[in-house]
Amino acid sequence: GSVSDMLSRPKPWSKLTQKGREPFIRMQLWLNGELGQGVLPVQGQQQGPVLHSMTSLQDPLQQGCVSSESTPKTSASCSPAPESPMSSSESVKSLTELVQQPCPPIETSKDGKPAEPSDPPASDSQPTTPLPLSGHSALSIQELVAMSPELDTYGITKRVKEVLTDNNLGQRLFGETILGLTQGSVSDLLARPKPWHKLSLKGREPFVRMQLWLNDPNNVEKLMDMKRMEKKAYMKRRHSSVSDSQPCEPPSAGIDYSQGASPQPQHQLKKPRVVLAPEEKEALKRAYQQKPYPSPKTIEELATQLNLKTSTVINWFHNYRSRIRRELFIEEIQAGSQGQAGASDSPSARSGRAAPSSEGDSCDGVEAAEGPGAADAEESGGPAAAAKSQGGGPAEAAAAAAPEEREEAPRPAEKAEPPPSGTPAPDAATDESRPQAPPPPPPEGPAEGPGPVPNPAAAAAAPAAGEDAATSAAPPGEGPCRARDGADRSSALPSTSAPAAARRPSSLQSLFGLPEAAGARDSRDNPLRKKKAANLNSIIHRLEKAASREEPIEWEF
DNA sequence: TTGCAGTCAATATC
DNA sequence: GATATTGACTGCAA
Repeated sequence: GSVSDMLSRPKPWSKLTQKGREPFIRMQLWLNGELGQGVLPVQGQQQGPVLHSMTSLQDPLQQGCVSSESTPKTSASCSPAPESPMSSSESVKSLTELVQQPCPPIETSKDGKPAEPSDPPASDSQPTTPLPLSGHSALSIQELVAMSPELDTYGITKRVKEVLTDNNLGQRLFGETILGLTQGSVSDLLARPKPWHKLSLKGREPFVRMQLWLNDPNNVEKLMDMKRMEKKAYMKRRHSSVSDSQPCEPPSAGIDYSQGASPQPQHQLKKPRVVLAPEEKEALKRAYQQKPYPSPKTIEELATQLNLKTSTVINWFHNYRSRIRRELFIEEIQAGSQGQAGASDSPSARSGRAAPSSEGDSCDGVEAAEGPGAADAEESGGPAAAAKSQGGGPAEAAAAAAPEEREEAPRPAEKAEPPPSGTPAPDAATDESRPQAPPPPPPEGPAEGPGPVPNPAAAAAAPAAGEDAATSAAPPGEGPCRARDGADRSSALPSTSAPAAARRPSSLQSLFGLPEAAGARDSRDNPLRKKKAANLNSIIHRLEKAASREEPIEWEF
């Protein structure tokens, strides 16, 4: 029944979960004659290229995986050709070739659906998108992403930044033209790239696009042209509007007030952007340090005390956790680039950035993140953290009240939160008992800590957090998440390298223009890594204790 | 439901 | 004017 269903209604690759992809990988292997009789352990291969789940077995021709030009070479998955099923390595090769040659835009198909040949090029269909990247066939970007070997996201962004600045090209232009992203996103991406292995398929897309762009010998010229055209258009518009003095917006022809779509654009229905006051942020950070995953009740209290909407508080926590995590990723990359450098070729490990300390980074999260964990500080003996925060506000007091928790919690970013104690009950109750994961340790030592910021808001927030902390002494209830995270971590932590990459045909690597210098990493930070490792061990140990669990947790680091 | 990844887009800052 | 920051939103997975 499952097979029937799968054959008749295959989901697009991008919509499949790892598990869901397994059957398709097996089928593809089977088609390629690479699957023996036994049950093939597909693990580890699930990161494989995008397979045209809908194609291979049924109607390859309708899969638009082959461009109208019918480029003979497309991914193996597309090759329905029973007679010539390309092996994955072959497909990779062809892919590479395609990628390397300047060509027509790669179609971007959201949903993993191949764009209809008839579909007009992104231009109008995709508001934000487009991408004029090179790619010979209509291979979807997703395919390229999936086929891509591990990319050195850091190196890529570094090179992109260089090219952009060297040629005086703006992020906005680059983002909108090449990546289909807005300026803000581009800025963020270039400044804080996540390591390849931490990215989802979607998240890898921009990096693949960047890599392809970098590989395009005419990349700069093309962008320059765009720039010129834009300028021209701008001048034209300006000119016409000036001469027409009377803005021609009434009819507002082309522009669709889509968003508001209100007949009266005047009425600004837009809600003003919320801007948190420094004190509010401070208070939230303190609360975060007490409890990175506040319960609804706590959130409610915080919102009340800070006079904010609960959704704002929730969003703030989400964003903060997420951004801190990213900061840590960078840190990880930097640290990792040294550690495993030699061993693995993980390009992502290679860091172009000599020693860009993440501290400098924007995310104030860093601050908090660094606070308690200071990883290394660590050991700095737990107390250190507590001591740090003894600035004085009530918040500090609260923090002091639950020093243990603060220190023992693993860095959220690392997702090293306490493992699920077997069965986490994600209910309110459990929530309260969630581990008070302390904010991630500050990479740079204890010096940090939430500075004492005596302010009403903070003071107000503190109590809630404190109370929460108090009630959350129980074992972690993060459950599944933790386990999962742990696992995730295991692969991530060691290094930013991905074994998968190693398995991939080297040709692909060259295709994507992977920097060969990957090996050149300095081991300057080894000590730091060691420290981190030690800290992690310590955290694990303490977590285990805290959770009063006898048995070793299933997660590993 | 909850948390997260990825983005957008308004603002702030340079 | 370009870039950085950040609150909010969407979609997805567990």
